[in-house]
Amino acid sequence: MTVDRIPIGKFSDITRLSKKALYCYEKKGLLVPVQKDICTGYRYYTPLQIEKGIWIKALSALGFNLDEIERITDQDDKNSPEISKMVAGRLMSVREELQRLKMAERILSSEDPFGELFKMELINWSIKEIPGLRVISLNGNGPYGDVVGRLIERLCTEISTITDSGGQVKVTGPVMSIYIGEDCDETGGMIEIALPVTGQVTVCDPEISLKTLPPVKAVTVIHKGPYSNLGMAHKQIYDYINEKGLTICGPPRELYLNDPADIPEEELLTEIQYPVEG
Amino acid sequence: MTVDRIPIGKFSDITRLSKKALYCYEKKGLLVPVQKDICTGYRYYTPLQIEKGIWIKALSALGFNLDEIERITDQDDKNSPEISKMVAGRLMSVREELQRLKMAERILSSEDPFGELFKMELINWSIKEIPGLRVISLNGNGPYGDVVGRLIERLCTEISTITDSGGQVKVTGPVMSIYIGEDCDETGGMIEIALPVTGQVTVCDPEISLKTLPPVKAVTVIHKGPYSNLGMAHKQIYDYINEKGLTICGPPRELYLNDPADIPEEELLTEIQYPVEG
DNA sequence: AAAAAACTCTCTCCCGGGGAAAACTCCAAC
DNA sequence: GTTGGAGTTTTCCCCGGGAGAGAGTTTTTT
Repeated sequence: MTVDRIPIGKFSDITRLSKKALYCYEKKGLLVPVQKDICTGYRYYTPLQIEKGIWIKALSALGFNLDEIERITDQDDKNSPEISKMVAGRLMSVREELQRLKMAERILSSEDPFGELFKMELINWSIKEIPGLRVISLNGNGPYGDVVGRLIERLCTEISTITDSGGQVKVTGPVMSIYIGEDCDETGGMIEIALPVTGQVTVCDPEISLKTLPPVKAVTVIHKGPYSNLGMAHKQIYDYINEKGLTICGPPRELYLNDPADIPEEELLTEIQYPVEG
Repeated sequence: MTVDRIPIGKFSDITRLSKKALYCYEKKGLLVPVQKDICTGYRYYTPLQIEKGIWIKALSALGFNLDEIERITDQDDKNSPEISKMVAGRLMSVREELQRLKMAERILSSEDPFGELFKMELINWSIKEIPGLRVISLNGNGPYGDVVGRLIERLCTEISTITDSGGQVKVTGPVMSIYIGEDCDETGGMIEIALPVTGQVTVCDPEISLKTLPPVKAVTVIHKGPYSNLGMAHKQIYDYINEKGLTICGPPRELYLNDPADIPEEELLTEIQYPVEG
């Protein structure tokens, strides 16, 4: 008495799977209509297939991909270790997604979403592998505002004399500073300014040395705005790292991505790197 | 002193946008490298483009699509009504996503995820437009277990006599029951059994009538398992509808998707429909 | 200066469908 | 029996990239 030959539209209504999805599942062999009219190509499903359809629908609502869904529906023993592993994996991804979305919700519902977004772009923190860098560098100590500028200037004059003298020397990255002092705070401390280079470098200035910074894994964040705000940014990153249970394993670095001579303060970009264990 | 001609790899490192994404943004005109070597095709970016890259990254982390991102980054006034509308829309979608993911998390982290999933498949509730249905129907009153079976049998014999008599009559859907009594509870009540038909139907049995059920909008859920569990399912749906603030505007229906004669109790599928206003 | 390493180019296929077009088929009513 | 409307078929392009191939370039080292 029940209908035994369900065309795709009705089947789609019942299972709430779109026709498109059904075509797709057929192509993958996941849910193949029992009968397909040879001349017209019409597909016909049976009531027995409804349950599988619902399984597919439910599992994909949980975020499994079609491959996983196939493995789950094929297996009778839903407690097999393979399936448990898949469930555990899915749970992890779902939790990560939740984190991300909660963050997004917080930002979107704040007074000034874009301000919030850019004030400190912690949302897009990430852990990068940073290769070893061959640099020329120079140490200094004092209040950052004063000392950094002077050191950078010295490095620049040095590098221009080197390049002028005809060697195959090249600058390969932006100027960076490294906070090597134990006692660095917002005001000042021991600092190293470095400039990545390649080629046969011969330094003249006796205080400038050629060295290779060790490769590290680091949490990196890009900061936009005047250098005077960097202190706040460091605090936030520091707290964030601790909160995440990571361990800092080296002095933090700053990369000055654009040039304060060309660009208004508000537009300055600085990449902050905190080496962490991993 | 900073590098002014950034090849794609370095640019990708800095902005944490993948090369693939960068190719894609270029094709869409969203972020086009300032320079492209005509013979080699190599792309070069400038430090000025880093900020835009970061905007794109941040906005897409919030879930905006590339089209929206383009509109946002093009517009200087981040408080324009257009942008506020986009933010509001995004916030809504994010909240919906959050709902879904929380549900998924609850299920995946439960003892028996798949049992939980299928015991009552409320996750996949949906609101359907149900067209008007021409049916033959029959009323009855009493404990469901008894009365439904008998009524269905009567309908079936009737329909077979009609079809046997040669008319162009066809059954176009599964048997359904409609709980028309005010006082329906788990045990029994006034009930109508209906069978969708087409063609020139002439009923013999005087208690059987030919009528058209009104088209409705309904919350629908598919239940798997013995009919004796349907009562619980109804309760849950009822609560769910009230929780969502919807208003029930007609008697609930059940569609018996497969045949208890063919199939073990545990596999029976029933679609429950609650008409709601909308 | 030559060789090696690292980088980049374009191309195609994949995910899981959504949307639309053009042609065909079915079915219910007249 | 005819016919109109609803249903179905295929094909193609879209999202926002990820993965990988094969060939060409640039950079770095020796």
